[in-house]
Amino acid sequence: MKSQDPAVRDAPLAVNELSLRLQVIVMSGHETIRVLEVEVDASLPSSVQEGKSSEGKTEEAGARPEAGKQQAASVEAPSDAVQSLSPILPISVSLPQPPAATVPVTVQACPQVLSQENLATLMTGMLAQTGSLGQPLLIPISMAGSIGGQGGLAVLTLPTTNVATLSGLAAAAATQPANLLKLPFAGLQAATVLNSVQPPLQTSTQAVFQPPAGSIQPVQTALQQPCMAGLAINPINAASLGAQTQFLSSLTSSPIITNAMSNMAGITSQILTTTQGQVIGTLPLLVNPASLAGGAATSTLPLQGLQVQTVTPQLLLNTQGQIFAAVGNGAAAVAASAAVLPKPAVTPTPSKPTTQAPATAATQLPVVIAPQPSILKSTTSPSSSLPITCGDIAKVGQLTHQPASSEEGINLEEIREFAKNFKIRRLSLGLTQTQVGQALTATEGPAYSQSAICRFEKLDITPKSAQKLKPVLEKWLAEAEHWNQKGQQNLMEFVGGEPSKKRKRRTSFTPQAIEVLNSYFEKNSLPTGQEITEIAKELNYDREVVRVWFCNRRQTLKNTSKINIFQVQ
Amino acid sequence: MKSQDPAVRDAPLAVNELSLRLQVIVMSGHETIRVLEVEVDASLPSSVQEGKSSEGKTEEAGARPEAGKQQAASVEAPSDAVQSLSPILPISVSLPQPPAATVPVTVQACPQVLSQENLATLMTGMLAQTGSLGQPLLIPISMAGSIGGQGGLAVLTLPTTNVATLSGLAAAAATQPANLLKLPFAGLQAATVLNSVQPPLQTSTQAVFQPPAGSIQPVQTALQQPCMAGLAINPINAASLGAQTQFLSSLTSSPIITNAMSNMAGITSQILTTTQGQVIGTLPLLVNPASLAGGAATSTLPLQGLQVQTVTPQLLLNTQGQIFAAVGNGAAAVAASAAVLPKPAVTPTPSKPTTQAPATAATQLPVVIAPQPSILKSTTSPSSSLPITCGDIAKVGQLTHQPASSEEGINLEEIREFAKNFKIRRLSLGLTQTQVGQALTATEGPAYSQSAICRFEKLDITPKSAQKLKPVLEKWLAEAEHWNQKGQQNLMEFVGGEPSKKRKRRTSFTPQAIEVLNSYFEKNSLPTGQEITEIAKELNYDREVVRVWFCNRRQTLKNTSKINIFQVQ
DNA sequence: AGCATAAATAATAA
DNA sequence: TTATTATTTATGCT
Repeated sequence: MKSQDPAVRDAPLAVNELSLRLQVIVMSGHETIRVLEVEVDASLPSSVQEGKSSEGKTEEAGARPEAGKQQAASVEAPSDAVQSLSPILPISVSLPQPPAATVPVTVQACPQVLSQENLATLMTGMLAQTGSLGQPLLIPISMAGSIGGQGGLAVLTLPTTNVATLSGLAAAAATQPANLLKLPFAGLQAATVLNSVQPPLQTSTQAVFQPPAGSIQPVQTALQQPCMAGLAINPINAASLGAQTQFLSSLTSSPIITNAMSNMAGITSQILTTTQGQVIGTLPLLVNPASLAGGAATSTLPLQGLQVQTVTPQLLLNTQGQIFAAVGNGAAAVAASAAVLPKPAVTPTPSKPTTQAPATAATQLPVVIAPQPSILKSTTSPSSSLPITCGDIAKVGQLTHQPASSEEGINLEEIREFAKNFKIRRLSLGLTQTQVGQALTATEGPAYSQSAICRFEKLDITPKSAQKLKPVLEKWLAEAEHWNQKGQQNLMEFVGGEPSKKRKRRTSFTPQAIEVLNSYFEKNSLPTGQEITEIAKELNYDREVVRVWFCNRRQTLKNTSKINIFQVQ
Repeated sequence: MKSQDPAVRDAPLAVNELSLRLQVIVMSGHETIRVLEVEVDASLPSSVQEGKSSEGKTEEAGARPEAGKQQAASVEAPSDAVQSLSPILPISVSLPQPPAATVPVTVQACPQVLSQENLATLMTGMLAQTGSLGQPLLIPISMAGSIGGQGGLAVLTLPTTNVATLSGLAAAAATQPANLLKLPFAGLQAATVLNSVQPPLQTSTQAVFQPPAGSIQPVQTALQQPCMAGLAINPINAASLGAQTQFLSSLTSSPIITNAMSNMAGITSQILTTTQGQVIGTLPLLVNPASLAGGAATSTLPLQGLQVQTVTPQLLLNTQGQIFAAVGNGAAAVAASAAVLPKPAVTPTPSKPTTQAPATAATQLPVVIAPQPSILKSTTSPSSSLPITCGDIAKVGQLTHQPASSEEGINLEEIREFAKNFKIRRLSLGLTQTQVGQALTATEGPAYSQSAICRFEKLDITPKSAQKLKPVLEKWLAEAEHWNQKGQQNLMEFVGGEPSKKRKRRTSFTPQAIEVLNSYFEKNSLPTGQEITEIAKELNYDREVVRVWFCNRRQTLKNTSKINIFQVQ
């Protein structure tokens, strides 16, 4: 990692690129919800188009809240070197409207210098949300933005949080007319030299949501308005420090997002242009408010946030470099809202490239911006980051976990940062979770599957587990980066590893074996050690494996029997 | 407990009551989402009003599935004594429209006589569902209703799962005047004698859901219509027998349930009458097909069947006796199935006595009616119940297990009854599972968490566990009731308990501690008592815990080493 | 993204 | 000390 920075910094950047095309991927959990492509013009507002949207799956009811976990989405964008880009670009993010809920959106600008092969994308927040009957779900949208100077990458993450929490925000937002998120990015001059270590210029632009004319307010004046209050980002050679500046601002949007969307015309998107023509602009998500059945749709809904990531020019060049926006939203909430949409307004504007999807708009809900702990460190090492977080926790402060980081002796904050960093670094190396998982499985033994990596990055694991995983990942990643310096080839060789250890690989019994085991079980659910040994021999499985099988089988029987036994008819 | 029954039975019942006010509590998980108050008129359709709604909490994203747990919701409605009520009342329930999803609703009429201090409500089904962005969530709504004669209490349970889903409902409900589910109850004659032992009459009605003509249809004609088709309930002295007839039919509704509802007229319901006056009619649920965002709503939705159970009057009288309607559905399964239905044909036909399987006609899904052990005994004592269960298992037969009652010397039937009774009594005391759990944790030690209570009530535990839990709960409950008699204050005081005991809570070692322990283990796997004490002190863990750790560690080593010894790999 | 269940491991019982 | 159980984790699939 270390070496990367310098390189990047030194890399000459082409400035004054005019247009950049960004692909914004909005994710919900692991699903890609939508891909937008944004054309950005350095000086002009860009238009946003929706690329494609893939639907999320719906899930289950468990309704079991279980608090406290965060999810991060990971992206696997292969990267290619990006050459020069304009340093700072104005970006506008339009907020889609959540139909039924407000989605917290976090916008983060990550000033990261990506290595040549990089294209990094980040995901940040997640949130689950729930709505209650009585009220429309409010999914607060929060934006946290950090922007870095130099060939930084701007990442806009729109993590959503719990709806509940946010509700307050939403409400507030609703009231406010000018809802909008203005991103500070706008106004950044291309002039800013990429390489220079000079501090980044900052200009703030506005990302405004305009409410649709109709129902609710009004106006596209937003564009007019310069900035929200103030997200000004001063990019500074964060790269050198490995620090990032974060900026957060939360805004509230007017309630009806939908409307806003429909009035797409009014929406401005900000663009980033890179030499490579990479721009990431956030677009508003389109959510269709679901029309309620039978009723006048009175409900308002949520909406979602996008994440826009600005990548440093270098990054932009990457063939692979994709920018993602991750939108976290509670599935349910989102879905709910989506379902409803009555009339989608699509606001696509000019789009260029590939896919696009229409925009659907209309939402009533509040847009909340939640502050986020978004510091991206370039290095894993602690400290060094300059979290010039402009944390402001918007209305819904709850979301943020600024929580004290440690719990049970585990530095959660540290883990969070590492997880975030890990992803960035992994992506920088152009490695997929699968590759990492396979390599680690080889060197560290099972328990490092792709799933595990995914879960770690999303922090969809317990702190304890994360704590255990962290050093392993850290070490491995450092090695991988080391080899990478010696060339891609070396990296790839490194990735194709060795032995394994640790947790025993989960055994997969053949159907036949299970049949045999079951027949033995029926005869005797508690075989003696001798019997176990024989059975193991017969089936050619490890004795311990067979022993455990019986243990688990007994357990399962007990668990299931409970059900059958009581279930009366 | 014992004494209650008789008392109840003998209790004079007021018949022909004209109005009944029901409190409907919709829960999602453990949260009360909304409380509706329904006014019922014996002869006329009742109107439903929304009482109050409490919002659910939102939760978190944990997203950790953790398979296999079920949730039960409990309601904490304080109760008041309800005196006489008309035996059978028409009840109309309005279904809120789920905006984006269909919500399974279970409506149950419980003819229960509540003790003075009671007002019980129950929760039954649960289901979880999730919606994805692209698609609207489909939450099947099912209704099960049981109605009882005498001063019964009608309990409408709307188990909902995710709150998100419900939002729609609420909204819908609020807005729509007409939509509603009219329960078949209408038309029941008060005339039916409650107490009589005469065999139940049966009539079958049809519950048909008509799909709305248009995509959305309209109308509030629903109200106009008196009743759905026809659930006639003939209460009969089922009580004496303790038998219930269940009827299930599933219907599919057109996509827009709302509409469907509006076209209530067309819907037919089937009715079953029993001597005992048990009738179970299934109703079609109204589901709103969520309109897909941006699209014409093409989807149809699922629907659900209702179950109506009629309870005999006597039962109703039990102070403790509560009638439950449980809607069993595999959460997922139900939901899924529901989602599918194109156009349901309902084919109910008349059924005769006891068991019947309702006709569910066209459903693709399984509407499952879970058989229930619905005999409520007033006493905890075993036997005496006459489960004239008319179990018919609709499509989804899997659910029912009609298990023999005893196993391993454990009287399952007894436990089932107790579990049911426990819930009723708990609710009568106005206590939540959480309160009970906390109180027990205090007095009995861990192992009596809210979850444990929930599982016990749901009998989602092994018979063995239930057997162990039963006496504890029984004793505790008796005490609680004792204190309650002396006033709520006393009860609440009682609930705020003492010490704890029981199984030691599983220790969770920190990674650091494990590291230390392992290092000691490597040096000496069999430390002396002195050493153990020192290690325990150093790590600040209980000495016993450390000792056990070494025991287990040695064991583990042995087990694993055996493997190597015997097997390959 | 969930589920079914293999594996790991704390607590107990014998 | 050994055998089991009770819980918790998390893997392998789909």
